[in-house]
Amino acid sequence: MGRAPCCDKTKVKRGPWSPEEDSTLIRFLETHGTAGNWIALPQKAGLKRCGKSCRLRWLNYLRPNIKHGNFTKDEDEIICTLYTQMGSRWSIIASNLPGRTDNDVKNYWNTKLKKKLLAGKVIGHTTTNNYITSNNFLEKSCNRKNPHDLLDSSISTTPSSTYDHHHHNHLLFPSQPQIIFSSPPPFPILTDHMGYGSSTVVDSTHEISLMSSDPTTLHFSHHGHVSEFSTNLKNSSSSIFTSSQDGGSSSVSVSADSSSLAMENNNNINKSLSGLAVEDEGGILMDFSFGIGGPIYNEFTNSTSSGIWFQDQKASHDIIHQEAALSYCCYPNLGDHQSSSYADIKPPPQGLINQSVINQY
DNA sequence: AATTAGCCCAACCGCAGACGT
DNA sequence: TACGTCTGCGGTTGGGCTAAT
Repeated sequence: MGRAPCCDKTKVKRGPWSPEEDSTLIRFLETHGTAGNWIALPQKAGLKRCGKSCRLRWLNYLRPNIKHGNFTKDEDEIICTLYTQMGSRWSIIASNLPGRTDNDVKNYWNTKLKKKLLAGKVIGHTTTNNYITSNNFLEKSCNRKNPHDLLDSSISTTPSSTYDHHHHNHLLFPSQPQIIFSSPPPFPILTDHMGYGSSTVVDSTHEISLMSSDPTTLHFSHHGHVSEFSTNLKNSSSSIFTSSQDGGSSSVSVSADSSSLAMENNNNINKSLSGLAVEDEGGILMDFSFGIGGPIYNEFTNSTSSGIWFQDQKASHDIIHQEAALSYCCYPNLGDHQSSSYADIKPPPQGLINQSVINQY
């Protein structure tokens, strides 16, 4: 048996709100507030509406400082970035856009932004963390003043051929977004641009690789520098949670003896997840995706494959068996904590990375 | 001018978690 | 602890508008 309906639908008005209803609701809320009970509100206010309908009308349309229409380029990028990192968590995404409602953002994404994105006209980028636990995550992310900050705030959509010229890479998608660095990054980073878009690896020598995460083909230009990453998993047991591209979440646990990693993925699409996590004195570098390591069940080809393309170039023959490469990265220094906030994340000291050897999951 | 197709977005629906008793 | 109620959320729907034919 399902739950009881919140109101008798035959006795309440439905459909578009009239200006009179709007003003009645506004007047009532300005005088009385919700009194903590939306269900009882319409009766008190003299509205023939369901409480949920009143709440929605207020939150999405009538409440002060709501912005409608005309999303700015900045807003586009914020939405894309956060959608990449956490999927359709519209309320959280909207909380980073003053004046925007989750409904607005959702509609905008579904009707316009997704298409823009597919056309390569706008991009999002992930920074080096995935801790979307706070509503002001983005603000923190964008305002980092740490000298180890990696990304110049400028993100370009100029054709990648220019990029190729500067960085001697084989670029795969002419319309791929670019991340422009103001200075060589102090350590390798991995980013993922969009769900099934491409990933970029930048290493300490400022080499940049692009990896396609096209579900049907996978190409990439360069991957060797990842082997310079760090290594010893010294932590006692720790867990790290992050989001995955389709809105599910993933967790990574380091075993007590630091000898192994366990990865778990609860997203709706991908049946397995594997990846790489390394640690040095500065923190843990994690990169995990359902395209790294193996075995990987490929829903698109209905097959299982394995291969570790992060190991070194020797493994390159396995690459064609991999599917979407979704890379996430963060530098938390978790210690024994079971959870972390953004404040815990800090980049490892410069120089340490290069002394280490790869530890491959 | 009439019709059709597609788009946009406000509103609705139902689920899940929080909260109170 | 169990249960019922309320709220918040994400997915979906459908009416109105506009562009295309």
